[in-house]
Amino acid sequence: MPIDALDGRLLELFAAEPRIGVLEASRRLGVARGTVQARLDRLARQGVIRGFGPEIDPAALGYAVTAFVTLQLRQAGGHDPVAARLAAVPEVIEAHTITGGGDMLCRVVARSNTDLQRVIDMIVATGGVERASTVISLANQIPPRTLPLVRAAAAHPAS
Amino acid sequence: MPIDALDGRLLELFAAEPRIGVLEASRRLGVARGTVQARLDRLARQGVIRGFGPEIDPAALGYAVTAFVTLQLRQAGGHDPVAARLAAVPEVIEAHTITGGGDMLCRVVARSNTDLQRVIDMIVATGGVERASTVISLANQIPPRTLPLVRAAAAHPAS
DNA sequence: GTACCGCTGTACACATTGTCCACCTTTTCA
DNA sequence: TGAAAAGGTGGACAATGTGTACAGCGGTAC
Repeated sequence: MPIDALDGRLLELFAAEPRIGVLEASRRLGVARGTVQARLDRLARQGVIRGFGPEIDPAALGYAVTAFVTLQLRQAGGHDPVAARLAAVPEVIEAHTITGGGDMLCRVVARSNTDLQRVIDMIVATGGVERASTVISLANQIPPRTLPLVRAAAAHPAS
Repeated sequence: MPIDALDGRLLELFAAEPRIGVLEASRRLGVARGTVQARLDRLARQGVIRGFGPEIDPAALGYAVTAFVTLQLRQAGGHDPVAARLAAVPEVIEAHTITGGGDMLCRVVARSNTDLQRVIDMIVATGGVERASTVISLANQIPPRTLPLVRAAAAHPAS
């Protein structure tokens, strides 16, 4: 059983107002400061909280275009070496190996549609990549979110 | 011109060690504390830093399976109402409208492959969704990252 | 040349952190 | 049934960091 209701409230509170600090959080939640500290430590130890790093918006950095690229790989060599080479392209924000027709799915960003062409060309030029098929994100209807999941996990005691 | 070299170092430092605080950051970077504070304020104002919320790992919450679902929608009604209904499903972590054969691309998580079936069923049952085609992530070869982008943006003065 | 902007270095009062402690309640287990 | 273990409470302490303000200084734009 990963998390309970108090963990859920704690995560929700810190997601809403990350700057508040342990003491203020304990006041808002109506528990002792030590409890909040212990919970945070545990959540971090369990890996539920991966960290408190700044969330950076690529769009604000000038990378306004997001696209998803499905790759077909040459069979020989496997996935890992290709992933390692893709990692050298800064615009490749994320990559998964996948089931289905494709072999890998990458999330990429670019400054513009013409810049996206450049990025895709770099990806296709990567050793081991056979071909790439791209879909462009027109709008981010649901921005990345994990809170609903936290609520579900907190409500739902065990699986 | 979004960010300069000092901004880049600042973001990199906070990404590596989010807990250090403004004073320690100013020591490490060899600049005045006020400068670090001013930079952070500006980056937040510009939207480059979206926030310092805790990064939550769905896998640690018991949601071990990640999948990408491409949706075909019924033409009538448009995307937004569908997105609003999808938002009610906690396991839908992200959604984009896209170019190409599909209409929307969703990132979803589930507790297991059988649980994924349940989630997909919920998505397909959503009003306006015609059909769904799913690919499962087998491995996350490149975890979500923005640092290389920050370096690129900092190095590369303007576009 | 002047005004503006950003960075520096410093100062102060205040709040928060990390860390300990003793005590209590609930759960676990022999 | 009884004892140990785990987790929460409320309090204390020193050390540190925060918010905020200030004057000075060097570039740059006009």
